[in-house]
Amino acid sequence: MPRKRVTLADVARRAGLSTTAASMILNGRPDTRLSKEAHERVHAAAAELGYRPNVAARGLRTAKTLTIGFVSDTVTTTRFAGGLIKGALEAAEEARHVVLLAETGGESEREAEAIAALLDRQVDGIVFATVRARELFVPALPEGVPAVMLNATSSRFPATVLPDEEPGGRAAVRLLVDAGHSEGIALIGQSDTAERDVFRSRTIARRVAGIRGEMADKGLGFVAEESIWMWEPQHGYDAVLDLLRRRTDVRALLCMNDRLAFGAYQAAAELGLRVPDDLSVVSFDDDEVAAYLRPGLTTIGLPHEAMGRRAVELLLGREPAGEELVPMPVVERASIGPPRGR
Amino acid sequence: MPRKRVTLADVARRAGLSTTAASMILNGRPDTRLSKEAHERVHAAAAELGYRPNVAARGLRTAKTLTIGFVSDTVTTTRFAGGLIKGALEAAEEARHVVLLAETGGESEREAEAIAALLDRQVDGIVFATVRARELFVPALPEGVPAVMLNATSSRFPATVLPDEEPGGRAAVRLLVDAGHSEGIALIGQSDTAERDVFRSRTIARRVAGIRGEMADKGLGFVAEESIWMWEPQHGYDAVLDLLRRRTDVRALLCMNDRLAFGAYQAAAELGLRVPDDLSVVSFDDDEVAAYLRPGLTTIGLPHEAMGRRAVELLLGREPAGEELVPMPVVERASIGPPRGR
DNA sequence: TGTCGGCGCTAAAACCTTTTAGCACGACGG
DNA sequence: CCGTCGTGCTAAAAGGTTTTAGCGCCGACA
Repeated sequence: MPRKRVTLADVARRAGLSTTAASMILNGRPDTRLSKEAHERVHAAAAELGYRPNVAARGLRTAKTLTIGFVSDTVTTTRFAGGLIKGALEAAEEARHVVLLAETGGESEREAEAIAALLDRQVDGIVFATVRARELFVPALPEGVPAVMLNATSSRFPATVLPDEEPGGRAAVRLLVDAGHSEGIALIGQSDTAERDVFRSRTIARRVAGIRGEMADKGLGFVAEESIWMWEPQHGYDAVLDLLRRRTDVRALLCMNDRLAFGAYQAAAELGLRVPDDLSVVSFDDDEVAAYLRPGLTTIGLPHEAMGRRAVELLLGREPAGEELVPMPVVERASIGPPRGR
Repeated sequence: MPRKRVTLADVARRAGLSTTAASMILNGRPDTRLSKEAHERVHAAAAELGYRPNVAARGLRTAKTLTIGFVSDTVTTTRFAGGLIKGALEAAEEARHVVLLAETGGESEREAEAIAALLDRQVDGIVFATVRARELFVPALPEGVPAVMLNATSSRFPATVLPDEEPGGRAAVRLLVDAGHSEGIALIGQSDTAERDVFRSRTIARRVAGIRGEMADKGLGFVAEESIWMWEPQHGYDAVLDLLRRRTDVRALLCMNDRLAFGAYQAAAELGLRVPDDLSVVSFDDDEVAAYLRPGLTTIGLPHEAMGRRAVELLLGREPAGEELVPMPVVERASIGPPRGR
């Protein structure tokens, strides 16, 4: 490796031209009238010396750093944020951008710190992501710095990328109906009567609306609705175990997420019920565990990677901002079967 | 938000001093002999204007950007990298640094691209991480740019952070022995006879050495060793199901990772065996699923977060480089019990 | 009497790039 | 012969910071 980084001046010197000329040629400015051979000499010199422009110096002049900031509340819990980040990273890479990562842990003080740190580095834009879709209060940014919300919303920034939950909810119901279920379907994790007027999140509300809408369209109703606050396996286990002991007419479970479904599997096993023979299960997220379960869990996936990608495309593109809904994929595995007596 | 960013010149002007003076005062240079009141005026002006130094411009002069690069092969598979990144992020934040993330997917071409992109942004150092600990071929970096390997090794860079696998392996064995197991212990995922001379990774080799060392010290041997290539639930399930059908004297499973243990749980359930009454299980990683299983899986954790943190501390500190081993925590849950007949 | 160092500060260079303004020169139209 | 235009290129400024070199004055010291 060279001792010193080679600079534009080095290239220009070697080509026998001014740095201005070298700059213009390397940046392919259209209106210039430098000679053919000047072009050749500069390109040759740059190649021979292995010249790479200093992005920091360029940024100083142009106020563009080819760098975007990604601030999320949590990067680690589950691998949710991982998918968002991966998609963002890929889209950024394609646009020859690079991403600065910052984590806030949900604390607004750290968030302010993080934003300032990013701004100090002259980022070209910022995407704000949350792991559980929610309204985020984001301080104003200096003008000229665009922002897009990822799996979150903000009154300040209209550009938003969210999963398209309503059709997702409908799809889940349809999977059960198409398999022949019409009675004995229980909803796990959400109960309108128990949670009336409680705010979970905008996206969850839409998911529920989709589910109820599709049930209504088919003229169906749930045989039971279990309200669960924390959507973790333990609570899914408790609630489903209780439910299945109380009622013997439950044939299918519509779980609000995969971790609840995970607990439901455990409860079913406890009672000697087989999935999907005795009990069909469908849920949401396409979490890592969904593939590990046996039989594999059929689920409506959260399209994290696509969302992350879309967010930076929106940030970098000059499209008018708005709410963008990314379709949720149906991931069919083996947890749904035809209804059977028990 | 202000229309234009306030610059050092603005502060100096308002304080009635030169930018030089303002710079010296704000940076707290020790040898300077500017007056007390000059200090006050400058600090007051900076505070009133909300001045923040332009890190890019400063970096141009000082060749320090308070930015470090984090290049990993995969950011998303499992949430492994997530822990590494989180630790790194926290340590960086404490040192007022910020991290530039790049992903290579393991392809050396993308890696070279990523490194160049980071270097173009004048990062102060780079940490190279892999998800599965392995030797990484890293191209030379320009001098003055330090690097540390995280969960990976490189012949070029001696600074390395790895989990301390040998004691980890010993601890796993000790957990079983302390619970009273001496016979009927099976090793799942690794078989020396089947995999002689096969290279998995440096860390896995040490884990195995620890396991065998401790077994030998206690005068014990495995009742069976199942070689498994892909450490995924499906394969754990297949191997353990087969094993438990073949032999009825297996009382404890030492699994090479939590996903294999997950499969083992499923196999045990299939055969009507209860964990830990009929079968004790211990494994490695403290993966997310370990807490979801019932009973909770006792496991030797991979200290990802501490490793990530240590890596940037090493990168930023001026300590002499070497191999640093981070202790693996014993995470006791409920999957180990006293041996019992079957 | 000459020199030296301390004082409190500043002008200018340096970092690397892009952008603006313009130079010298020849050709060409009127 | 004068003005204009096109050609191929460069000097210099700009962007925001840090660093180096030094200025003008005064008191102390040899």
